[in-house]
Amino acid sequence: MTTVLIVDDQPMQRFGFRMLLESQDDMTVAGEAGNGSEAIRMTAELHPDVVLMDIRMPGLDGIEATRRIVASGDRTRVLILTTFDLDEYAYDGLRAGASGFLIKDALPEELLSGIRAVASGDAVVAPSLTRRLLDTYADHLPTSGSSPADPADDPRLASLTEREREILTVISQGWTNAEISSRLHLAESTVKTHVGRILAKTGARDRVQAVILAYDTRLVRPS
Amino acid sequence: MTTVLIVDDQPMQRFGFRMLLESQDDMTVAGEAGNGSEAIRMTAELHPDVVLMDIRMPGLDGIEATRRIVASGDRTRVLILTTFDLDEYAYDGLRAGASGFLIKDALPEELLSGIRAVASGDAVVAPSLTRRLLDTYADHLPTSGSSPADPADDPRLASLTEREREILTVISQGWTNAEISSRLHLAESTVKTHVGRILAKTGARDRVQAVILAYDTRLVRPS
DNA sequence: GTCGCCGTCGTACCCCGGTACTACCCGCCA
DNA sequence: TGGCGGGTAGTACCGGGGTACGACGGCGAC
Repeated sequence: MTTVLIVDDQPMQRFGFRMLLESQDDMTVAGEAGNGSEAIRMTAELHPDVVLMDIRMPGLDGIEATRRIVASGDRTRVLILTTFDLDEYAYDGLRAGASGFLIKDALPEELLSGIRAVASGDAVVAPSLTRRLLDTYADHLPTSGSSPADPADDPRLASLTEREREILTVISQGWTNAEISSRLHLAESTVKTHVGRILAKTGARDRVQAVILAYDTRLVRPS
Repeated sequence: MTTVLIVDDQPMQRFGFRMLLESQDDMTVAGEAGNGSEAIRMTAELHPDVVLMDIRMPGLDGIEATRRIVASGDRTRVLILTTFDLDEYAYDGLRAGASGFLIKDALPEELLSGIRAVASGDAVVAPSLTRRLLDTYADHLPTSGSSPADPADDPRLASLTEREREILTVISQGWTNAEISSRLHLAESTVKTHVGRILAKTGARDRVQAVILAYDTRLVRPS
């Protein structure tokens, strides 16, 4: 069950969100706040999974509230929701640590799937903003083609097959065996076989040591 | 009416996409291609609004096909769809000029709304990748100009005590709970208490994700 | 042809890791 | 004086991870 705190200064807006969320059987509204200060206090008290945060509010605004909630170290994720997609606050919100940025005229299903994504640790950005972000940063994305040393050439990984290196990569992204099996369309027993062979070949004792090896060989890199 | 070209080497996969798209009254399938070369040729001929592009294909792969389609100057947008949300594919695809990157296990509604967003000139990125993009680039968004933060004060570790950071460090060196207890002269139950608190505070699901976080925050570095 | 490697899948078993709770001691401070 | 955060420790439970098997189809090398 995903718990959501609704933060908006307009009661009618909050009501609409509450109706939408309560209509879902995997979500529940933990509470409502009308400004940033209330949002911070209620988050500390209720520990909701997701805070649905409006930006423009009297008193403490949504950006600053987001910053403090994120800095609190709580597991709560903040999803910013605003009326204007050209809002100059979008970048500020993301920089403040928000897990997402959506526009209020999004379809209800889009909002719901956004909340679910954020609750599970992922992030969402409104398509119109994504376009601008990509236009700005596409040229600066990390390149995989021109990396100097090929991890495959590292003697510690040399005996791994291509498939095994793939498995090790996703292990190093924190996936469980069950997740690997489902996302790669394999049986869990197959995943376990791969993992076992990776450990045997590399000398790692468990998947934690395998992850460390993946970093050391630059098979994966810190983000 | 949005016209879509389906590019995938697996006929059954194409069939599934076709069924889904044709069930929508604002979309139609312009054609199907089984590899990158076909995709380029058919795009030049049919001028679809959106190309649904698989990455892994025999012959010319989806990345290179995307690059050429975008370079052709056509108005066609490319939405990359893959089973694998590995970073290198994603970055390459976006750098090649794709308007989006989704994972095949996305919900049908998510795929459809992604196609509509791309057709209208916006862009979409899978939530799991968006999270990583934000983690990487949030500090470099416009109007930032902030200095590189002190790794020890990373917000994701801010709530950890000194002792907990110490425990996280040795976890990230591959030690088991038993080894930590013996080498630090603690009871194993104490170690478990620390580990549990670290996971709760950081939001990591297990020690593997905690290790990844330790690398990402530069608490530890690849050797 | 057949041998071996690779990728896939299955069963059975055991142990470590993680959770949930409680508990005690210490230093700090309002 | 009491409360609070931090570090330590214990018990009990259970699920996932890792091990040890065996098995089979595809495929390239010899």
